Amino acid sequence: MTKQSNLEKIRHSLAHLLAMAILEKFPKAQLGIGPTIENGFYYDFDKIQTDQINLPELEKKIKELIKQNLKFKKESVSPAQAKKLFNKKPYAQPYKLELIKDIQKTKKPITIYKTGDKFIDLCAGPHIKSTGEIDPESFKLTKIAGAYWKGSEKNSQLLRIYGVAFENKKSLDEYLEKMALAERCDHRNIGERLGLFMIDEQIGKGLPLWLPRGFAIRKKLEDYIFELERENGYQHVLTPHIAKEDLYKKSGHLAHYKEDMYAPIIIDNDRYYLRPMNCPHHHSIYKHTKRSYRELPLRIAEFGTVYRYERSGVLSGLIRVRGFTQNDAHIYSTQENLESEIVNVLNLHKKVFEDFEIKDYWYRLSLPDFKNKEKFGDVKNKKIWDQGSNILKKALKNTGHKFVEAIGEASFYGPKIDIQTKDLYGKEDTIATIQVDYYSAQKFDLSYIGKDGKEKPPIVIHRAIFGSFDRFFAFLIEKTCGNLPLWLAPVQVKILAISENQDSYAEKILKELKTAGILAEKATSNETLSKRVREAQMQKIPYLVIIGNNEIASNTISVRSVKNDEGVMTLENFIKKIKTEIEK
RNA sequence: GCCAGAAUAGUUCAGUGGCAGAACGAUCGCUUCGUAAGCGAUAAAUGUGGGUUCGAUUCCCGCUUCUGGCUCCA
Repeated sequence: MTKQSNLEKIRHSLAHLLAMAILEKFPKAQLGIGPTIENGFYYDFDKIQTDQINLPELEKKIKELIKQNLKFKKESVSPAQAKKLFNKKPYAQPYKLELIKDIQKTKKPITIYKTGDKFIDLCAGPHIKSTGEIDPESFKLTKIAGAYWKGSEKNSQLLRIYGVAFENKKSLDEYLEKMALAERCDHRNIGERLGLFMIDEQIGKGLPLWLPRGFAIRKKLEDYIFELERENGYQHVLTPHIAKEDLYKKSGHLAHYKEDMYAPIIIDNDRYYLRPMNCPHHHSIYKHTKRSYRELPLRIAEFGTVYRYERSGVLSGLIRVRGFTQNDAHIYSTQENLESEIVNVLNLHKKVFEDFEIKDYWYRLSLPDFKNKEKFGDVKNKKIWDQGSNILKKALKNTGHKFVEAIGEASFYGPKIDIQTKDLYGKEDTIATIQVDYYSAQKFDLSYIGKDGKEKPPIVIHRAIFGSFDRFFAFLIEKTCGNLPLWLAPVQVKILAISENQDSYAEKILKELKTAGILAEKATSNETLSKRVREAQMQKIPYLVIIGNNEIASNTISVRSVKNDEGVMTLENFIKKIKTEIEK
């Protein structure tokens, strides 16, 4: 372990105390690992009775341990000593023994930590000096979950107990408060409150239905990106959502991706699959005619709806679904143009994120892990992968983007640049992706005629700026907590007449706003003005237009935005104001 | 898929082994109001299939769906 902050030491020490508390209650418990994580810590256990775990009770126990001011003592031990320590009959610690073996392989020294005189854990540390340094009110055990030993599904599943911990009670309370507030901006809650989308059990899990207001927003996203792509030389296409089995044999999806695909529809002896990706359809379009180097780079784009049979436990709102629409495109490029094309794509991403005022994102270079035979097993030509990885790396460097490398995160057909962000609760997610693919040309027999008159394989760039409309939409809703910028708002203006007496004037204003291309609605005057203002505010409608006798007399309107009272103005000026804001 | 928790009206929640309750929303009526909740009435629910029981929304089991993790992933 490298240098750690004091808070990390506290968190790690709390993990040890959690294990200690568990062992007191369940002497037969077997310990896995207990590291620190963002905001806290966890510890994995085996051989304990889940139904007997009571988190508040455990918390109490840990607080008692803290108050005993137990010392943390580090000791270096030989492998033999370590094995003996964790092989005490009758309750040996097999997981610790496995870890000792792993450490031996690395030839690193083995260290243990003693807490008080009862508890010993295999641990590199560092820790605080004694439990007295922990504020007993500064932590909270939060949840119980299952987790596979060493992160592999093939291993046994352990029981993981999570906790959050901070320097003091105040910071803990602030964190808990922040989480509670985050829930209010959760796209699932806002989606329900504002009537944006729904999911129906009868239709199927992970298959969202877009309601009128949600669709209004989505349509604007589509229009925005459609225009931008067209300006940047993309050609849009539309292709079917299903295809015959042979296509997916050829693409490698049935070999690598079958688990994530819906089972085939069998009809007239043919097997049709719902498509999990759009690439093969676009390759078919590429192949439709003979291509010349003059046509390249050829940029084929589609709002492509795909279906993936995601495992049931992973589905979540619009973030992880089984049917979604990608803002997809495939760029067929020559080797010479490849880097500049990737730079183009990177720049396009940058523009989009600027337009949406998205700042908290970072680039991840996702590379293959050749040890993972299942995913990258038929990769015979490592050189080609390296070539792809290097060109992505170079493009990132030359455009001055900082990035992190992630081994094993590549797609089965190539390395990629993923654009990562964090959700409300601090969880990492991909919102956009750029992939380099040297394989499809060969698999699909794609080619172009080069300057020299010879056939050559194109290199395919897969890219999705919005990732999927669904996820990007969710991300936007959460980022703005439902207060979308004016140009995206499904209802931009709500007109409130103070009483029915002003109804016809309100109607006239409504018509004129609509004619001006502004999304406006009129509220019925059956409720008090205050109530209608409140309702509109809760619906996150950017502008309210209020009309009473004063406005009629002066032929003006009274405007109120989410943030403040904009005062009285003429309709023309209001329309001008709105249009300027939308333009921006 | 696995681990843990949950499912009561359109929504958010309460409650009970013996007639299921509120708030908001909806509908209807009254009210016509100057910037975040006017008044009244009406309609509306125990996810689903089994079991235990005289009787189950409540207890038990299966399924479905949701939430949080793990693996996976746009």
